Amino acid sequence: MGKNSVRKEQILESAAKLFRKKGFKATSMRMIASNLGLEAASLYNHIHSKQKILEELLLGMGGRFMEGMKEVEDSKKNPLEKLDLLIGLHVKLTLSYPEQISLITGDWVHLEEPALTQYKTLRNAYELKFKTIIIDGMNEGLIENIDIEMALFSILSSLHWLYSWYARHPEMKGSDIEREIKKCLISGLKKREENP
Amino acid sequence: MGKNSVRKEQILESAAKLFRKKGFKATSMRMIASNLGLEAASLYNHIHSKQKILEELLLGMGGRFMEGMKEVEDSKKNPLEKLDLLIGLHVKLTLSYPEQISLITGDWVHLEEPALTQYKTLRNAYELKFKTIIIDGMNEGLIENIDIEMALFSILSSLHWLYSWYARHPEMKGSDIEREIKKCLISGLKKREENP
DNA sequence: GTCTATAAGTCGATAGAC
DNA sequence: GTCTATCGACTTATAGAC
Repeated sequence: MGKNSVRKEQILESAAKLFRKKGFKATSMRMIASNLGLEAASLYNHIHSKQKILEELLLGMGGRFMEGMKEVEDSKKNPLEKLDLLIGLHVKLTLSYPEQISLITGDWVHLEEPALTQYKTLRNAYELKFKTIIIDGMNEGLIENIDIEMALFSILSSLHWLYSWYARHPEMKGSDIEREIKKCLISGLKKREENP
Repeated sequence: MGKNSVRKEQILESAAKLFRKKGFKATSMRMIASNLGLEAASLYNHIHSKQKILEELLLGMGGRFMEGMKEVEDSKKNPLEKLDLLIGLHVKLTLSYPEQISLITGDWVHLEEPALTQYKTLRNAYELKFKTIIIDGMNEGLIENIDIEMALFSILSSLHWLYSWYARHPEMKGSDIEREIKKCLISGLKKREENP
């Protein structure tokens, strides 16, 4: 980590922004270079191919999510509190890496083997850990008895699209975003009875 | 409606499936034709361009959502019941048009003017109607006091990604899907106190 | 209505001068 | 490390034979 040159970081950043706006296939090496005042050919002194840019961006995000998950697992809190921490993790990573996050929702399909399998394996492992926390919560009576796959999917799809919402509400603070999205995903929309 | 020839419907269907799997930009006219045992040039006897295929698919879905929304608005139920009906609408349209639905999450960005503005206008109008129902629910004390944009975004992102979940669980019945996703989005994951 | 042939452009990536 | 020039493959779309 951190041994990337300045130029390479600039290229990854330029690419991520364009991938987000246009998508991987609709973004050309010429566009990525043009944003940095370069010609397309110059990019190849710093990166091996367009494909490798996508791999670095996506596997980098995968690693960050797995690191965050490990911290949550080691926290020894109860499952509902762990769910709370996980939502915080997604919010934090979304605000820190908004462009890279957007690749998770769509452009990962353009990965080629073996990176594609590598990415899917990482994602499956993450989702399994997430699911385990939900199941623990049900067993302890903290979480409603809901179809587990549906609960997982429902949370993750909201969290994955948080970046597009944040792009339209840049004035909102991270802490406010975190509080409100937790209300939606954990407590639900329907009004709860006042406490007895 | 319904005045499309059989061939044209086949082309739209073939295109939708490929757009879903590969994305609009990564799908070529040759692939669309090949799935029907045709050469690419033959497609142009039935459709004007690749761009027009995307427009027909996306604006067609937009119309179906607006029709459904109108029925819900006219139903004279309370806001929480209307929310329930809207989730049912999304589930129904997802199961009926899984490929077309997938375009809503990503490939709409490849629409060109004036279709792009037309699509955005349709989507904004739909989201505004959706939001109005949530606000009514809050005013009537049926829905928790949550950031409205966040609540809207949270529900819609889960509903928009329902198709990808359904692709992995084709054995589940529509009625079961509807019941479980309503639990997630309306009641929330956190266990509620038993009724007094 | 489908075909072959092709126009006109863009793509990712490389070679080699400087 | 950046450039110009270029290759070969691929793209959407059209023209015209059948």
